[in-house]
Amino acid sequence: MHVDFDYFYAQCEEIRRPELRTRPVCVCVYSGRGGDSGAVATANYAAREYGAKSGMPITLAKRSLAGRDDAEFLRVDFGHYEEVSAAAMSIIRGFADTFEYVGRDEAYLDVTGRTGADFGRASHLAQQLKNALRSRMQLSCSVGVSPNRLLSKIASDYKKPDGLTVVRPREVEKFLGPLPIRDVPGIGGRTEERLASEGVATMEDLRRLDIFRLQQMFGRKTGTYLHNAAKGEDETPVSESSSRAQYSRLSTLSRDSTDIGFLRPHLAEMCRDVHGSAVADSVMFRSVGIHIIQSDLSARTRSRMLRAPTQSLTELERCAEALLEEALETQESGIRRLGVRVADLSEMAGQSDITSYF
DNA sequence: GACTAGTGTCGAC
DNA sequence: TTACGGTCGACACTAGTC
Repeated sequence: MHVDFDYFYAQCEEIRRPELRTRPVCVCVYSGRGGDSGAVATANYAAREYGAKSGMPITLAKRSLAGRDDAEFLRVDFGHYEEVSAAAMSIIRGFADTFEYVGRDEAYLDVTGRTGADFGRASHLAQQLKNALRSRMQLSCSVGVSPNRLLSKIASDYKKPDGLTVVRPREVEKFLGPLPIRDVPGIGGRTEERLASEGVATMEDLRRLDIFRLQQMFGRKTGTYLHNAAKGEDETPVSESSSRAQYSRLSTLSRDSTDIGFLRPHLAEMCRDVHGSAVADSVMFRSVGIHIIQSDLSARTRSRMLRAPTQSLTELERCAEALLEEALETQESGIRRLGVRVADLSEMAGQSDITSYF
């Protein structure tokens, strides 16, 4: 089973301010460059009717909603959404044999045991879960029930908002066939384009494409994944989430620049931030990287492995700065956004969680 | 050929 | 007419080493 909260951030705002329910709402990430520079994180359905959607520049969303003087453009409040999410997740957890947290607004549940693999009972359980979230938190969600993770994910997205879609094993081919390939998680704009050049638009088309051709086009793993997805096959089990593999910070600069004097303090601040997160989780890192988004929004990255895992802020700063200086030697356009990342994580000796031994 | 490191791309939310 | 966030994961590709 896959549970997905509808237009989550905007719904959180509606819950705490019910008068917003009938009005277009866009929850925005402002870049700090002043004015309306930034992007929409989530829009409610009233706003979507006018074309506003997540990922869209705020200025463009405002233009789409120019005709609605009751439209609200709110700044994201991640702390609040985190609280709502935690409360909702603790309710959902009670409905699962195994619960897997995916992000603030979605989760997978294995309910095979408690339903005896009966889809009628699973469907009933999903409805109970929806009712519980609705009555206890006024939260609406969409749920997909199917034989595996992939199909459940596609199914939860099939009918939104407030949807419940059940795909029984014998219905898989009929359900999947007519769907556009874009509905498959992992297929974005680029992959869609490349498959279109092979005459593939729907899942049924994808099913007809040879696995060797897919592997030739996308590599071994991705090719195999697409081949299986077309048949609705996925054997990945639902499992309690594993720990993170990286920590990163990325921020938009107040102006584009290639001046190390201007960039250095920003880099240092992000290093301190990333370092703080790693320390809080008692992990050491061995890989340090920087991320540069240029004026034209294209990206560059530089990374380096340290000699040994560390938790030293000085070492992190020194390495990040060296990477930045290196990158600047060949940097032709201005830098718009700058980021720092640490990866190749290991737990601090003696502080690891006992569960990690199993 | 197996492995590691580094870079870049794509995608989800 | 243009416009544009932040965090994370997966993996392809290439080069170097053994």
